[in-house]
Amino acid sequence: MLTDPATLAIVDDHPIVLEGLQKLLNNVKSIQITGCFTSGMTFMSFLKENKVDVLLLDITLPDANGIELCREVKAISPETHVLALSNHSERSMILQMIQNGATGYLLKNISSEELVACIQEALNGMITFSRGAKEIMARPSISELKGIPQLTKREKEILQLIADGKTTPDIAQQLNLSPLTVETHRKNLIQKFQVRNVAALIKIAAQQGLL
Amino acid sequence: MLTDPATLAIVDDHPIVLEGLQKLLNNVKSIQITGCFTSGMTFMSFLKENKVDVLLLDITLPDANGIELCREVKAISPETHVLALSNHSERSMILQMIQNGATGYLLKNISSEELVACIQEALNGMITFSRGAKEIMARPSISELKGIPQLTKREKEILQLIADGKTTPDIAQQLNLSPLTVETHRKNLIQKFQVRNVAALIKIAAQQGLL
DNA sequence: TTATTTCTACCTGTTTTCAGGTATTTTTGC
DNA sequence: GCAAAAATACCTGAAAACAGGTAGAAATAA
Repeated sequence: MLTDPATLAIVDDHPIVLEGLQKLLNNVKSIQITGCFTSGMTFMSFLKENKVDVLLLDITLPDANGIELCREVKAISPETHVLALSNHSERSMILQMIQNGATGYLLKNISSEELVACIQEALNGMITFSRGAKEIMARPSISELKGIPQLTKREKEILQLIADGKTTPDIAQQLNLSPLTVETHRKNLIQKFQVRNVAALIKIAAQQGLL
Repeated sequence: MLTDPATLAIVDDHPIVLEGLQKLLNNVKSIQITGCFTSGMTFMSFLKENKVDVLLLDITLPDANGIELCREVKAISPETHVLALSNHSERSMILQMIQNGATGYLLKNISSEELVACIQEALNGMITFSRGAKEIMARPSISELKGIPQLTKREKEILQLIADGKTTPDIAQQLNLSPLTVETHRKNLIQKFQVRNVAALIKIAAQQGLL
């Protein structure tokens, strides 16, 4: 099959890494490196003028954080596949990147063959992880999962409404309850989650996937 | 290599699906089906007595929702790999399942060979997706990404503190600012996100991966 | 049928949040 | 250097949230 090679850009603040990746990927015919950048800003201005099929993004940058940069990239150019390239091996970080539009996550200890395979998979429109990242994703930390208080049906219901920005009077009316009752439930929620106010409550609930 | 076959359980409220999967997987020597259940409750009591290496979990159940069930399973038995099996093809749903401890997500249109391969990958301690799920994950909805207001450094900082349950006086003290200033930032955050109160603010921020 | 949990509702008083502004001083980008 | 953006700070008053209780009715499980 003869098609145009895919365009690839790299953002990494270590010039050594940049060179290494360049050398490595230059041998791959299906990929054409069209840009290397050491900061998020310079890449963003490049992206506005040029098509980029795949971006290898080191998420630890001096000027901006990788998560936001990833989102900005996808906002401007949804068809660009962002592959995070990082030493961060926390599951939550990987999840955040994916949540913010990354097509994959590669740990920096990745082998060159694996790297090419992952880029190829991204080009085919599939999410992809390096071996190490796959293993991390399969091992959720126990603390992430437990420690979720047992909520009653009513409490879950009210939690949702609170998260939607409804006030106590709103909720009371919607559920045909006394505002005082709603207040009680709200109080119980705060107590069960051991927090001071709804802000912290909603944060935990959201992070636990309850919303 | 001769090792004990891996134990596998299935939870699905459609008996037909249950039978189909059973028949399909009975031919696979490395896998032994040790239980089939049509409700979350019955499976949970089974799990307390028996080791389960892999659980195929239909996330649309009558009695409990799959997300919570998944978390409960992992809380009791972290070594059990939960593979969600579902028709739901929303990216957010897949993400939620992963966030809640699932080792993988399989769309129900999966082929039998792929199913076996995915189970194998889960047994090897790797996250795994069916082909369709991989494609969905690589295509974040634009609406998910954009529409995030531009926040200043200070606003981000204060947003974090609010999410941690800090009150305006707390934040003012911590940042050496007037409480009135903090109030202004708080107000601007609420306005930028177009919400009524912090509850809704934190929910959106969390869902956008800003926290 | 009990025991337990859940849901309901109430009270008081304090603190915090929110809505509606205005306005000066720094930073930052061009 | 200048314009724009960001950060700072202020004011008032109303609404909502929070702390710290108590307590009866209804549903559920043992």
